[in-house]
Amino acid sequence: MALAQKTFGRLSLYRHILDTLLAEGTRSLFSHELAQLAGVTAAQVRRDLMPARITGSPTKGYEIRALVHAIGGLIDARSPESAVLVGIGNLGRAILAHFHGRNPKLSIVAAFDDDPTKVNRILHGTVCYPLDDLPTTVRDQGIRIGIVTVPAAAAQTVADLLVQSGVTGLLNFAPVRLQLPANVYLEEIDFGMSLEKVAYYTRGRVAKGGR
Amino acid sequence: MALAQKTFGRLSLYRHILDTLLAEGTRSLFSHELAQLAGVTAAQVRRDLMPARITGSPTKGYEIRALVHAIGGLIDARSPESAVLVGIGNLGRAILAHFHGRNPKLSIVAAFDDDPTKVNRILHGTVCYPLDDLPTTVRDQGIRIGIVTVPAAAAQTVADLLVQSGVTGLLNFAPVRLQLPANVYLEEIDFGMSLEKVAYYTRGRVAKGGR
DNA sequence: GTCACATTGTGAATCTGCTCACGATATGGC
DNA sequence: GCCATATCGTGAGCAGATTCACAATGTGAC
Repeated sequence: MALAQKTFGRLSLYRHILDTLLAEGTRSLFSHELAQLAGVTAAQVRRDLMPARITGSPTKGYEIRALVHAIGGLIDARSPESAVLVGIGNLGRAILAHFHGRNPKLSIVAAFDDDPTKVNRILHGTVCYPLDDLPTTVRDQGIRIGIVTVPAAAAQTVADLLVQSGVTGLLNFAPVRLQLPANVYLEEIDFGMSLEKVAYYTRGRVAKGGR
Repeated sequence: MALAQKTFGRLSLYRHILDTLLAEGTRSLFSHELAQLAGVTAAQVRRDLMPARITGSPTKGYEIRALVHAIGGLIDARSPESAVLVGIGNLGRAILAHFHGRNPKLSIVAAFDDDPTKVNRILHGTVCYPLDDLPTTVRDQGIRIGIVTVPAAAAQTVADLLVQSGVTGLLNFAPVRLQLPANVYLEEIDFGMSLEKVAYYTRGRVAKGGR
């Protein structure tokens, strides 16, 4: 029933690529073209699209508009969803800016910080509140998604607060492994690990003429 | 010979957790304890540690200091490595702050931007230069790792510039799929996709009493 | 010194996801 | 209208990663 995480990630990527192509005026493409743009194989693309139950033509490929719509049907919510962000530092601001006005189905509706100088204003279209207001805001608006961009030391406390307030999905940027109840979905992004990975797999590669 | 990407990611995570434990004064632990903290199974931990050729005791578990050292031997470079960052926006600044003084073996040594008001100063210990200086700096210092935090529209151009200057590993934060020669290692972090993923897997979860 | 015990290290089985390869199919050329 | 062609949709096979399960091991209790 539910999509595998890897499949989901690729579908989201395909849609993003297809949106860009649509904006450029392209109307249709073949599986191998999308594959090339996404960095996967053509067979992978076709397999990923199976649950979308969309069908392409051997001579024209897939109609992009239909494809985007079908992918949306698989991965989007029926009704718009809201998220909150906690931690209005550089990273928090970058994320607010990034998402502002980007996706009407999924938006950040409030930001929180315990620093009084950072709150009670609007940043990139998002209202900023003191941290104390978090529980009531989240509860009253029935918000289910939280984004954690506070320093490592505060992350577990903030995550607990979010979960107690009713959040069941978290996106954590703090470099700590959060311990959460099993009913909460957790996605972690760790810059440090990513950079170490790049460093590791970069070693031994040859610049220029390598293949 | 080379570690699988998934194994690498977990080893990096284990080390981070173990570093934290060491700082708290813990000296040894069992595979199931590390597993719990990392969110994986005990068998997974033991299997991941096989290439480290470290051996634990049935009664004491693993000696943490030795473990950290052994993992370092697997994933760290022999000599210190340097990276450069391009795009001094909120995200770029957040990343500079994040890495400043964190890892002596892997540091960001220069940042670039094409906005003249952002350069010729030091930010979180990193010197900021105009974009025009990038090729010579990267070439002269033999830098192999680049971090891209520019807007989507500029990302491909910046990536090409980095690769031409000799970089063979990229960490890309811009929401575009970069097209690069096969000899360049590419790691992409896409906030939009991550948030969509959280939203998707959060749906249908029940707050509170769930298990 | 011996026993009981909990944990380690790892071969084997399992599971998940990816690729292969091929019959089915839609279209343009003649 | 029919043929040649390139791509689609998907069952089957394959590869890589995870879990299982158990013999080997080291230590503390007595």
